[in-house]
Amino acid sequence: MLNNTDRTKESSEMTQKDKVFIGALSRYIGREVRLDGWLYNSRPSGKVQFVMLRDGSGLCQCVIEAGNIPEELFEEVKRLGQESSLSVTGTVRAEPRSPGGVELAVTGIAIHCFAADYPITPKEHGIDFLLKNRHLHLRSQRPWCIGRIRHTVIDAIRRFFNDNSFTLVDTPIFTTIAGEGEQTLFEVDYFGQPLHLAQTGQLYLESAAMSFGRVYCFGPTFRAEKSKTRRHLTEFWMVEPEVAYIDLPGLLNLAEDFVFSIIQRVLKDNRSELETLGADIASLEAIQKPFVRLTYTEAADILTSSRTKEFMAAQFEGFLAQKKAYETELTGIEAMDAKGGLKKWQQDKNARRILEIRTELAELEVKIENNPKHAQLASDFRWGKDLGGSDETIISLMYGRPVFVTHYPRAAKAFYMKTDRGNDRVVENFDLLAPAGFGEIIGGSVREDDYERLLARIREEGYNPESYQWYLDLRRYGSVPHGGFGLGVERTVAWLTGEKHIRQCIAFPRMMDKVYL
RNA sequence: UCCCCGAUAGCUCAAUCGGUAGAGCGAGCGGCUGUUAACCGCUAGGUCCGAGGUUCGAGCCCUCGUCGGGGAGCCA
Repeated sequence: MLNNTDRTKESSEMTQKDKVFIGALSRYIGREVRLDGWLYNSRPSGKVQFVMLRDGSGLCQCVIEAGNIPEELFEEVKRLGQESSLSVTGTVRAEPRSPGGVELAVTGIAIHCFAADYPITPKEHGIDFLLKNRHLHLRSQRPWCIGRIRHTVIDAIRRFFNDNSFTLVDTPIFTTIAGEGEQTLFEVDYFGQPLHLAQTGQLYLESAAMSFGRVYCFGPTFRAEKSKTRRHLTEFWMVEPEVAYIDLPGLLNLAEDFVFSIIQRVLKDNRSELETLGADIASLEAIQKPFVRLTYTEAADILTSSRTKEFMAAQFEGFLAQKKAYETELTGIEAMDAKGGLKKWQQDKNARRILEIRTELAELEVKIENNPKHAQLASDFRWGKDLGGSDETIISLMYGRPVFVTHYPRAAKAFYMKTDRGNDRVVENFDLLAPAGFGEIIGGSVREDDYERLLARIREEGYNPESYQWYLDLRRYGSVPHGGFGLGVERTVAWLTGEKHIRQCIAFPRMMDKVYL
């Protein structure tokens, strides 16, 4: 074992080699480089060791042959635990047998920290365990891929607005007025004054839009909703553009261009991450403008139509067929196991597959159980109700593209939305439903710009007009048609990555009844 | 708030009818010069979530509790 002085000496020699990030390695074939990283996995094989090194930009297979480094060090590396930190030097070479097509022929190694008993192994783990170890779990492949895609999404968001003459305005987190319903506010004691955490920057943003014309805010949003579902967090990130002099069709076009630009950027920058995650790349590529545009009334008609009834029935049959297929496979595997004579690796493979099938079957059971309920909810749908989660899922599954739903009943929506002047039962709003049941990723509207109407709506909701004085002012001094929308970052990332649960789409999730780290 | 499911080795899970607690991974030791969640051999590792009850006997049955997962309602 090297003592610390030796290690320091060796490290300083190593720092003279050019440090390269794994993500850029293919440009250094034939060159001698240094990688700094962590041991992801290792496969010692007699006189050759294959060490998977992770450096934050990617994974690289490092091949260590006995004789190329001191024997003592070679033996030491064999005993390195997962997530030990080390620097390696060597020559980059193309190698088809290596995952990624490139590998490092190692000539030198410096060990920085021996890690032992790393809790997250390269096998399956339960979600509770992983979230308890979220500080380490972030190093694993799946969270890493999702984190990279989230980064691209956020960059694409900023790029889109900055390139389209929007001005960034940071709205406050401590707020004095509600935007989305006062029962879901987190209250904080602000030196004795009760304030609450922002549910939206919108009201402030409307003020700023009258100064800059086109503005956006981007930050965390807090909602104390009692929602324990895979689509909900109590703290999530939302980007909200707000535009002066715009109507509903203009907003839809803006949202469409915006979402489309995000998809294109992720497809361009994160193809390998999408592949690793098993995301539905073909479906993302197939998305073209224009998206589907439905009014709420049309959506309601669709839900209660025979077409939906048939759709749900066909879906039900599909689930049953799928279930049967899984059960047949399961029986087959069990018969194979019972017959005996299998190699150990075959038994392992079967055991893994059985686990997979059981998980799938459990999910199918839930779907089979829910399908008739959802079908019933849809066929019982009455004009005036808000669209439920299952209704949104049905609509989005019936089209392969994102779907806009516009003109919701006024009574089901927030006070600030503009009443349709041609039909005062509805407002000029819209939701954007992501395909494949990933739900609502955007909610937006044209804002009520008439002072008297807005005041009446505030009173109708039972809010105190005093608190909304400054907001009402915007309708007294140069009111114009304006509007905007909010896009939920985690829901968008969940959709693009195919991740079923939104809690995997943020580094440190805050859920209704559980905060881990 | 309501409904369903679960808790067994560090992790993921088995355990037939209520009858001696099991496997894989991980850990340790040994083997292997091209591995792909490598493979092969050996070793160690258990308060079966907690409390009570039924029984000759409980991981398994009953009651209560704790924690976790999924779903409903509500929402981005």
